[in-house]
Amino acid sequence: MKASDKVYESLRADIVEWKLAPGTVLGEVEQSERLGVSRTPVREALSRLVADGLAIQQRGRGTVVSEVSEDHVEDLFVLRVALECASARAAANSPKNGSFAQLAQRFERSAHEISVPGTREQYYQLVQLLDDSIDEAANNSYLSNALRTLRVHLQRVRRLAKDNPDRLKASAGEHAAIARAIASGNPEVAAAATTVHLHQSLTHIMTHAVGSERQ
Amino acid sequence: MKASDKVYESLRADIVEWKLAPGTVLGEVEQSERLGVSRTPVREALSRLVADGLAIQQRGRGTVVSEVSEDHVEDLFVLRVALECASARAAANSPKNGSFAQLAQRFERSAHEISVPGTREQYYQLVQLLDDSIDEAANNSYLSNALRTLRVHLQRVRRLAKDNPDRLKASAGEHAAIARAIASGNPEVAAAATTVHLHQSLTHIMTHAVGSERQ
DNA sequence: AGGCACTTCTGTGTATACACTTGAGCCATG
DNA sequence: CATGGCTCAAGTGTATACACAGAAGTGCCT
Repeated sequence: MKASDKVYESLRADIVEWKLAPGTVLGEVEQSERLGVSRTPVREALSRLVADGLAIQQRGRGTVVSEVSEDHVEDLFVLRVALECASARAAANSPKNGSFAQLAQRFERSAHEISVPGTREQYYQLVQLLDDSIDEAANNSYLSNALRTLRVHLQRVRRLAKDNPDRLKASAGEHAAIARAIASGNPEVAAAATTVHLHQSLTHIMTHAVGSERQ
Repeated sequence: MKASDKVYESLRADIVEWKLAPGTVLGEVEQSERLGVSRTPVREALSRLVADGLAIQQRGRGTVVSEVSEDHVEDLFVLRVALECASARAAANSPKNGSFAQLAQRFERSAHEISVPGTREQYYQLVQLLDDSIDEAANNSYLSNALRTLRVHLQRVRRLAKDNPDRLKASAGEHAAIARAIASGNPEVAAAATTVHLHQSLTHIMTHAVGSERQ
């Protein structure tokens, strides 16, 4: 793996995990010394971060980690609803949507087990599996690319709100509804279920977020 | 302006104008000599092109201009419908949608003048003005970013189909409908008008495209 | 004569040196 | 005392040199 890739992965992970807080200045020399590589791969990594929207280049001061505000979260979810609904529609229209019935069952089962300790990480993996399955069934590289960069931002926002068991249980049910709609090949229901889920998710973030963020 | 920016703009323009055909290998040394700069800014420009999806990095052979096929066009329009509908909805909900009534009038007027020679360039500028106005009214940076990269690809695809006066006249009417819906503050109508326009646009491309592309 | 291996060459990945822009601090002047 | 200009420093932008990997061509062996 290239050094620039390692730098990019490292910085991106640190940003989405809030180890590098918004407003942090990412100096090229500073980061190259910290990560033990020269400035060139650091520059390339910073360019990619700027392209992703995780950092912005300020004149003279260098690149700084971009801010995350409540307004941004709402804007982010407008885009998310648009993209994930389109993706769900495409997946429901796809001929290879056979695995979604099983996914729906797994979500329904996990809705009952969600209160058991240690199952949370497992649940997040299940969510990612559904996302990946929708992506694959939708089979649209442009959509996938847009969703990929969107999800990077979502990872960062997710840290704003603490998940609680009740929300996770409801979330599992909503995901099951999405999977069922796709399995039955009904694009409108799939899009509607996605809209419902994302609306609930945004509401939860906006009511459980502000004030107590920033670990 | 930075040298890397100039290189990026130059290469992007050449790609969307089909001066650099899909499959063309963009060697770092070759481009640095052609454009009179060192490899470093060329590398940065190529990275940005890859991030935009206009080029892909192949093992050993370097970066090549990405392909454009019919399937890609359909996929592109799935994403376009999702993004532009979301944008139109947001613009219709925005309080500062005052300029759209005037824009609608200008589109209705241009529908009559479209057959006059020399007005085509003027019409395209009007379309861009509408796009920019929607962007500004929607006031969503995530949406704007996604649309910006999308439109780069659209510029390239547009060269696949030749516009004719009839299509442009119909297009002007559809754009007027979008502007009117936004001006009246009706998000659902705005989204529907956008969907109609994009469907017609895609149909036109798919029927007037294949075989006679590649200048 | 064909296939495999070795060598060479082209091109990318990384490091480093140098120039230029910009920002901040200090001094001088109004 | 405040404001404007100058100087110095820090950091980015660009160029170039070097190292390494992959591909192609050629020669040798079977």
